[in-house]
Amino acid sequence: MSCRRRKVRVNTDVDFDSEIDEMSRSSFTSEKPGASSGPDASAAANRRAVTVVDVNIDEFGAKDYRKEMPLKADHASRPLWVTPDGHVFLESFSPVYKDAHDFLIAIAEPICRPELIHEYQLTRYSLYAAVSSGRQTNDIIENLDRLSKTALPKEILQFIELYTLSYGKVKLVLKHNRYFVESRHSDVIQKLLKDKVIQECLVEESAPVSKVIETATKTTDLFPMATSKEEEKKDKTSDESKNIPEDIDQFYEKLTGDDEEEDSQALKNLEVLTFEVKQEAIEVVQKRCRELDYPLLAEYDFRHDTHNPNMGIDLKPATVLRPYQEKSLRKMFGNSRARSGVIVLPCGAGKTLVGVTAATTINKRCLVLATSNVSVEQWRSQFKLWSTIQDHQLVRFTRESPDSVPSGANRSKPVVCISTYSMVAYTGKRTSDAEEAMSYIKSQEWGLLLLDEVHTIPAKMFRMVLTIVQAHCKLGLTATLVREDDKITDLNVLIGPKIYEVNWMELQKAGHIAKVQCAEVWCPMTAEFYSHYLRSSINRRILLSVMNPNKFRICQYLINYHERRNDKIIVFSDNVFALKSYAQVMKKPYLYGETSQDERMQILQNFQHNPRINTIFVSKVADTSFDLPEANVLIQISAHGGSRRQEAQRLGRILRAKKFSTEAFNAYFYSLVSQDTIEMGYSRKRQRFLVNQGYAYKVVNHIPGMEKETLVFQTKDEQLQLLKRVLQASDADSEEEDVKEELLESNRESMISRKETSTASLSGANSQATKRSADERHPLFKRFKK
DNA sequence: CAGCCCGGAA
DNA sequence: TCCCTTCCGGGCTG
Repeated sequence: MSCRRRKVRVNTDVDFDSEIDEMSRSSFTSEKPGASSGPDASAAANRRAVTVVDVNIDEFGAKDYRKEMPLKADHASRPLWVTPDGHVFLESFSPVYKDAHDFLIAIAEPICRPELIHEYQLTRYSLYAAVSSGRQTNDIIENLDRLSKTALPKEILQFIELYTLSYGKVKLVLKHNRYFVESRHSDVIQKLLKDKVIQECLVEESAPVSKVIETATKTTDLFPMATSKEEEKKDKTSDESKNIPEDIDQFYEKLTGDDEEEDSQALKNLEVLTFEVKQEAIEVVQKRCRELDYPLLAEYDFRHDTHNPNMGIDLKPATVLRPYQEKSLRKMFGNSRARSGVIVLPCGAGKTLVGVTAATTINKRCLVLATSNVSVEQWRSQFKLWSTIQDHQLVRFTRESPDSVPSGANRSKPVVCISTYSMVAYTGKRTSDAEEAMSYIKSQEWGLLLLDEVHTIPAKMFRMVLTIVQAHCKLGLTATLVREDDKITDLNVLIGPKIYEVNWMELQKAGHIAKVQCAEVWCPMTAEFYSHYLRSSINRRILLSVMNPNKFRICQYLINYHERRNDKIIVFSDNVFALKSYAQVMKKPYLYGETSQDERMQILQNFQHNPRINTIFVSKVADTSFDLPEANVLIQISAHGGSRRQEAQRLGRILRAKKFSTEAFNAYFYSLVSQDTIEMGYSRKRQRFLVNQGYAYKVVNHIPGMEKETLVFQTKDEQLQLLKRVLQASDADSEEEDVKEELLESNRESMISRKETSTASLSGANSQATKRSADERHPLFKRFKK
């Protein structure tokens, strides 16, 4: 079938618009998609300039731009395609890849980065971030044009101009304890000053416009380059550079240079126009400026902040940053001020060190918010490990560790305070100590608010912390900037633009994180399980898929295989019933939410140090809430639906594996999926994030050598017994009698297998048998209690 | 909007 | 001191 020639409306704004709508849906702002009024209306109308373009579309919907976008004569040596709808494709094998990549990552959103062709997209936020880090409309267009294989589509030129002209031009700066709206563009300042809402927020005594001359310190003073530019150049002039078009070659300097030289010469000569706004009206001003399409960038001129005392801590001399850590920080402190935003680094890539360095650089009081207690402890130890901080300067605000907050005369002494989101956002009654601590946190002007796992911030209670805490600069850290709802773009408004992002594959290539082989292992359902599966309700289907005897067998085979290789294995199961069943059958220690702190420690200690304990089973508690010892094999038997974040975070658990290996991979991630069940769909969905990062999942549907091993559930009888147990466990409609019996039976069983587990795992790896009372109930049966 | 499981606070 | 219970919230699904 040949391509049909169709006249289609290539609306350059299709993607951009849907993205704008996504933004407006955010429940945080009261802006509604259709409720544009005043200045908004005309701006919106401008945006919808639809152009009609002839383009070939094949039967799969792929667009053929050959006719509309002729290639440049020397296209082969240019690495980019830019399509009218804002997608940018980059050849990763190009000799100028590195520069093109650095440039693209600054102006566009990475979508998908497999081995050869990387896809990016220009969005309003990516351009907003680009401008905010000092790039200008002309720079962006010129560079993009130089790197592109074709002339830039005019839609793209319009789009870039539209968003770079209005975004990132106005800053909110806290200077000498007063808030200023600041811009180098007088027309913008004038426009804002004419707005009625903003007029209300002005500080009356001050003249509406005052002029300030800027003296910017060079960023390179803060974070000297690890490799000098000369060396970098040398690298490039090797091998393939003959093929590079002259204009790109000449532009090297600029491409690599403008990261550091934020303020171009033209801008430096412009005076900075400012007006002061009332502190209590900050939020109103921010909201209004957003409505006027001039969102405020929050910047903190910490070097000239005399009101808040310095902490006087520094990094230890021995602390060395990795190149990408330095780079992310250089972006954050680009113009010798602290810029608010989000830094995205893969798990195990040293996010904490970036946070600690940011804190020591700003050197003012710093509030760190993490997701759990364990995380709080980690931050504390990392602060002590890398910085010269004293014990008394480090305050924890959690239930377990009630370090007293500074009081009285000490109240003004700057400290690093570490707490959790839920602690700060908690709305219920508190103990008097906690009340005291909260009033301290509320009363302080924090120099830096460090938000660990910042992707959780859009949750409706967690985002409250941003209004509770007064902070001059907000830095969000995360490995997985994804959510399954549509609130991830809220971060642009709540925190700031994405400052820097590192590709997982790049770090893997550089040897900073383990090389992981990902496999999706297909486990055929047994006939009996599948026939019940087909007749069951959704909840039971999930359980049947997880408890599939073939999955048991494959799991056991993999465990045996890797234990023989002296690997350390973590098995994840979201479903607690399955978790227990598997662990008990395989006689391995297991750990989940109800496991007490002591037992957790014991199990983890054993896993780490006891050579006999090489496999542990964990539930989703292990996703975030504690530090797992190093492991290099991960087996996933059940997961939380289609959560991309969970999949990525779990993979992160084995990225620290440093075990020497001459093989291509030094870590293994198996996801066991029951064939032809709902697990297949979820699995596909879960993998999207990692696949976009460049990971390739190998589908395995037959494991050679499995027949030779003696594995569990070999006979039909055993399988039917398992089936019976599963059916009982998931039977919510059974009669009272049945339930009671089932409870009794389950208790008996669990006690027996407990005993086996504890004797099997020697040295007390599993002390649950002694600690739990006999009438423990499986959570599945909780609903029958009363 | 409820259901599930988990974590945190009291 | 440790444990248990209650409540609330996040994240994801259907």
